[in-house]
Amino acid sequence: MSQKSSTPSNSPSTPSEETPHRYAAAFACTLELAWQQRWEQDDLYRTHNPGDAGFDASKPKFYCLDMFPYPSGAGLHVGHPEGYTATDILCRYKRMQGCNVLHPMGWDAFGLPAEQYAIQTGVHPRETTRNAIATFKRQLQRFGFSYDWNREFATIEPEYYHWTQWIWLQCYHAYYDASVQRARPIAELEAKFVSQDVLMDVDGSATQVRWSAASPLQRQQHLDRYRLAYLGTQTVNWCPKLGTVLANEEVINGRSERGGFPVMRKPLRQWMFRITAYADRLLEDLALVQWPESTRAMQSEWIGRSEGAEIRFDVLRGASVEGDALSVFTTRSDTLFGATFMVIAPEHPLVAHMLEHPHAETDVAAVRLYIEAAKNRSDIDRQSTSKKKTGVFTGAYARNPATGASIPIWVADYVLMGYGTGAIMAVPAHDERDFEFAKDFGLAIVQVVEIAGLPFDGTHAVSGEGVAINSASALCTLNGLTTSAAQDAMTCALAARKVGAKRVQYKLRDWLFSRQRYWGEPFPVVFDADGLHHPVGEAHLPVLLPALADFHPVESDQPVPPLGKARAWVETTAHAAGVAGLPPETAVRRETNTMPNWAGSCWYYLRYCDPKNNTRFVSSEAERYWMTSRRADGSMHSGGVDLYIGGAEHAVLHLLYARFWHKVLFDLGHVSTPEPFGRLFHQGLIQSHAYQRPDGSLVAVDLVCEVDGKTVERENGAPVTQIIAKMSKTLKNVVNPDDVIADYGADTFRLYEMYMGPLEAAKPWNTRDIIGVHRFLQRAWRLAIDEKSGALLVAATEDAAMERLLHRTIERVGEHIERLGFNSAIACMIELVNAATRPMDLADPTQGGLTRSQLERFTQLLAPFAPHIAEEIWSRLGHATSVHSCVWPVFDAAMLEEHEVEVPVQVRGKVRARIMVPKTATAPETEAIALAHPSVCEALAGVTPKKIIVVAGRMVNIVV
RNA sequence: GCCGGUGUGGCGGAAUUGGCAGACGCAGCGGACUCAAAAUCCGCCGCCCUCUAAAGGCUUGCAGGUUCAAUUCCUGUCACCGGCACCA
Repeated sequence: MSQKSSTPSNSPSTPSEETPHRYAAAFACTLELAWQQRWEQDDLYRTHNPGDAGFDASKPKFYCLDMFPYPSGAGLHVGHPEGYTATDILCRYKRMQGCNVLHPMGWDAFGLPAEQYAIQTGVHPRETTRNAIATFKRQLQRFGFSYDWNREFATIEPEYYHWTQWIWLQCYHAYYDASVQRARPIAELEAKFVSQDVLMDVDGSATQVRWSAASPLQRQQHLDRYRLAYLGTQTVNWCPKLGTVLANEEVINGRSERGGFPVMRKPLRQWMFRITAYADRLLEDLALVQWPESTRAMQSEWIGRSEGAEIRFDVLRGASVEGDALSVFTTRSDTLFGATFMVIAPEHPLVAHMLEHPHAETDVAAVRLYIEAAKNRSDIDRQSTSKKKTGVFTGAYARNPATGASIPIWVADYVLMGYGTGAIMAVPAHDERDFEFAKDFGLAIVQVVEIAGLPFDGTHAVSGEGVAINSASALCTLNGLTTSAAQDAMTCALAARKVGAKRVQYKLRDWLFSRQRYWGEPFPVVFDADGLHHPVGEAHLPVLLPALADFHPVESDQPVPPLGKARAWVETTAHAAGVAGLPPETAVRRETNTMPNWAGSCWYYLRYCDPKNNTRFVSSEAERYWMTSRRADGSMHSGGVDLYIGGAEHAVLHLLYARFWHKVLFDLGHVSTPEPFGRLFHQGLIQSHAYQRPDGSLVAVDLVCEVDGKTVERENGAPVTQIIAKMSKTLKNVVNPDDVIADYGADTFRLYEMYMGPLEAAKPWNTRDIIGVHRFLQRAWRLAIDEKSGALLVAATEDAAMERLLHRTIERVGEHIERLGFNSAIACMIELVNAATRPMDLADPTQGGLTRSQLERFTQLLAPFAPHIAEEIWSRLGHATSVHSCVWPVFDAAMLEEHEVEVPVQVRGKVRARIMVPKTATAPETEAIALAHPSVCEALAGVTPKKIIVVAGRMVNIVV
């Protein structure tokens, strides 16, 4: 929406007959387009790789990456250019500082949104995606960003997803060796099984079946328990409306992140990633990277490491022990003596077992009713239910290994199957949830911890660390021990009897990687008649996504992948599919699931290093050059992209997935750094205005008008207040970048977004304010060019004060760019231009405010921010080569030295005088000058100062 | 509830290590130019008291503390934004 018409009072000046050379919108747009064309012709922003002609190995490298966009039909919004302008300024600056800069751009184009849009419009996603990319590219290029477009690619291109599939195969062929904490080829594990002739489990326990006697299916299923990319049966999030399963991360409050459709829990056989194997390293290595604290905290919470113990409770039938023990995870093993009952999740296998084999007290009907109700209640209901807890007694009892007491086992949905073992020991005295449950159902409550300052009075649970009480039995005695000592004692005692052990638990779960959708990367894997999976050989990649006229997902209770419709593609032979190890004519079926949207963005930053390589996903030489860097002291750090800028909405998903893939590639020797992104920065959300009624509801901007200086609803005159809100179609407050560029030019747009405030802060778009930076560019232009004649304005003589200010500006602008303080950098340049403009006598067009040399250096400062106008001025100064190939101007520190400095003098904390003292004045000299000042004498009124603090060259504070 | 972050004029914001709070921009006010308007240029512009001015007082969400000196450090507290949320 263009807001120009609504604010006519501050529209920019336009060229008139008198001033045909004025820098205004049309003028700016014309020169911007001309320079963009020229830069493209000259291939100005091409980045050379090691080994290329033109590569200069003596320069330091700087890899600066934007989160590549997901092109949508709606085109760019004002949030995109915010981060992109920031990186562009930094990259231009770094080039001028003499760095080899890698600054690429591409397209994240597979996935649900494009497919949903295609379904809505009935146009094939290949078409809608191609159009969206074309629109995005046109819009991005209009900003004059210095991307090396030679490196552009889209994740949907076979040349790209070839290697996405290849990386998936690396995971398929690898397992995590916990003993060395890294991934290794699964062939090594298989060889071990063969040589030992046994099926060995993760924890070292061997099963009865010998490898040589196991069926192929058994062998495969066993190996699948180790593969990093494996086929596993999991209870997954099935979204009937989207016709696909979703990762846990893509489900928010029981609804799909995309579209907000209900999601059901359903067991399915799916491709998974064993990301949980990397939980500890993903957590620990957060210490290596320079990332926002909030993002590290979010990742750490998502991984959710928690140390505790696993404790096994015997399930009793009458007086005897029955079946497998009921295992629980607890972080408070020291409270075992206070465990007066147990709770298991409705989905816990023990529930089904007890329904088949009821205990004497089991009310089968009641339990069945409860678990049915829990199953049918969607996750939304389950989470939105008020705090009131529900549950039923199973009729079974377990033996508390500490007290020996029989304690009842209840089933309740406040215990989640997805965390820990799906069962808990309930310690009502010291856990709020258990307490609530015990109160409601009349269960025993026993205090076993005494917490200083928190007496237990039976009205609520007391949680925290303290000293154990009421905790003594034949198993162990904890009384008097502090919480941590008691936990150690308890876990030792339990371990000695083999009924418990220390254990670490994570919230992170394995990553569900299959989607029942069309628009994604096919898996390079097929199934034979026995249901065994076989990988496609690397030489036969990519497995091309078949063209499919009808790509619609099937809305159903059972997953029906659309690729199943491509019969000729699905039903093939081992030979045709490129599967080794099977007779060539063996009939096989291709995997019809596709990879999720995240796949492409997990490694795109690596591909940019070497995007045209068709023999490797990236050459190791290019990868080593762009991804590794050293600290100032020469030591290696996490390495990776030097600066990665993008929205905080990707704090967990994309960034965690990419880190995981990167670590697998690192373990397998394909990349040389443990982390993909050394430094991460989130640009803040650009917000907009909206209006709010007294009841809190929001009103779109076009339904509001101003009456007597007050904002009211157009329809009924009811008062509304202006608030800051997200840009949204419904609020009619979305700003379209194309309109802003048409009104002011791209340079003004860039400058405005950078001048709005700190890059990381959320800030409201204010169309009214754009004029400020536009005027700055006009003044800068007028500093160099006469608006009437178009002649160059250059001062013949250099003003010493101006020269000093220029040096100071060079220093400060550089400092602010390094700190990503672009708003402050621009403010410094405005100050310089204002200072240079004021003394200028427009009546004498032959005299400018700056000398040629000063104008040149200022233009170089401006170039990263407003590349087009700077290039135009540079060209008019007579240069044949680009200002963007210049060396950043240097400042002379000696120029910044002032001979005299102004020092404030405070008496009783108030500034009473400002004195001029020589720069070199010592503290006693400064003090003497201060005390001699009449205002100071007056303020002192004859009182003798108690103390005088002098910070030489800074200030004087006289205490009385 | 827990975690992370942010509170500075009418508005967006600035302030190296604790050292002159409010740079710069918008809006507003006054002037020059103009037949007039726009644009441009010049000046003023935190709040209170005051006829005006001088002078004074107050001021970085709020209440304390440390310090010669606090937007900056510490304690408590409130508000807003973001994330997580029955995770045993």
